Amino acid sequence: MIDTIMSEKIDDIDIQILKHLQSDSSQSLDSLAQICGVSINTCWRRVQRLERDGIIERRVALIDNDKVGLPLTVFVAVKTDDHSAAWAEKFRSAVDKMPEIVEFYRLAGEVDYILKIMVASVADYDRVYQRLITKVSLADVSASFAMEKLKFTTELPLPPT
Amino acid sequence: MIDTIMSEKIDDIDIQILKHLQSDSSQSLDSLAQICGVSINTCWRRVQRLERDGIIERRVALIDNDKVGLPLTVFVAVKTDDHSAAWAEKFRSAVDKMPEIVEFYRLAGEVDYILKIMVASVADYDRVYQRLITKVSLADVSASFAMEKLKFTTELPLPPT
DNA sequence: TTTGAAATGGATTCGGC
DNA sequence: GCCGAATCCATTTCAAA
Repeated sequence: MIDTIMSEKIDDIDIQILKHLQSDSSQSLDSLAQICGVSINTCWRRVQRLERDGIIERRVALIDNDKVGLPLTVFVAVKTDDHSAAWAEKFRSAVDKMPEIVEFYRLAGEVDYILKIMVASVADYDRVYQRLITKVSLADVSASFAMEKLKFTTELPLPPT
Repeated sequence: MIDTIMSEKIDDIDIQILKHLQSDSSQSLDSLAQICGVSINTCWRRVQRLERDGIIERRVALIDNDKVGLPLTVFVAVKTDDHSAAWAEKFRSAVDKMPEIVEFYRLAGEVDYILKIMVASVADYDRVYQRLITKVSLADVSASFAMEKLKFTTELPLPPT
């Protein structure tokens, strides 16, 4: 049982539903209900609630990046010397508008930010990089190119039920 | 138009379908077909083909990590002094079995590997770390804790059609 | 107030043009 | 690529606990 910020609780059945939907959201309510040992109706109501409460954020199709010509993943570590809120907001806004940047976190420690960028080629990465540094000034940028994707999942480590 | 490894081509209509499904896979075929300007039937057959060819890898529900008690994201940079294939396979296999490790890449350059780990707390991260280093020996491990998730998307930057 | 069985109506699937 | 029938499935309703 997970205790959320909201007054709502997530019980074991919810966790089972979430586990299955985060692994495969294309299965029918019917099979989901059977796996979770509840009626279709109960299952439907719980899924509705999980969606309404934003526990299920969205349902998406995951696309093979290699097959659509985006084989290169780059991790970019950024340090800044400008720690003002205005600069941070400018950076955030610039990144937001760049679809090649798929992940973006502010970190504690040595490195201030990390970006994950998906592109077609090193040349393509350079174009993204150039575009970014014209929008916002970065003190130090260090790119690491991924040679091999060994694991990628959107499935969160939910507790065993 | 994207030229894939396979003999199959992805045309502008496919790209439109992919764009919409990677943003929201819950919409009906009907609305998808209308947006893409094709008949339901054509749309359905294209989606089938995209799934059969593995361009659409899977359909999943994305879950709010904060709301299920997993607010902490940690990026871990790993260096190794053992560059044998056997060691690499042992590492890969260990990571594969740990659901808290949601992403894992081999990198070019200074750092050999990067891991993205999602956990409930710093103490929880430490348990994952301890478990990992008992399974495989790592020369140097450096963890960076995410203070703020500024952007996360599974949507790939597909070309404008 | 919650639950599940059954009905409805809409969406999906797939053969044939 | 399009039509349309058959099927499947999400959602609503309703009755019972």
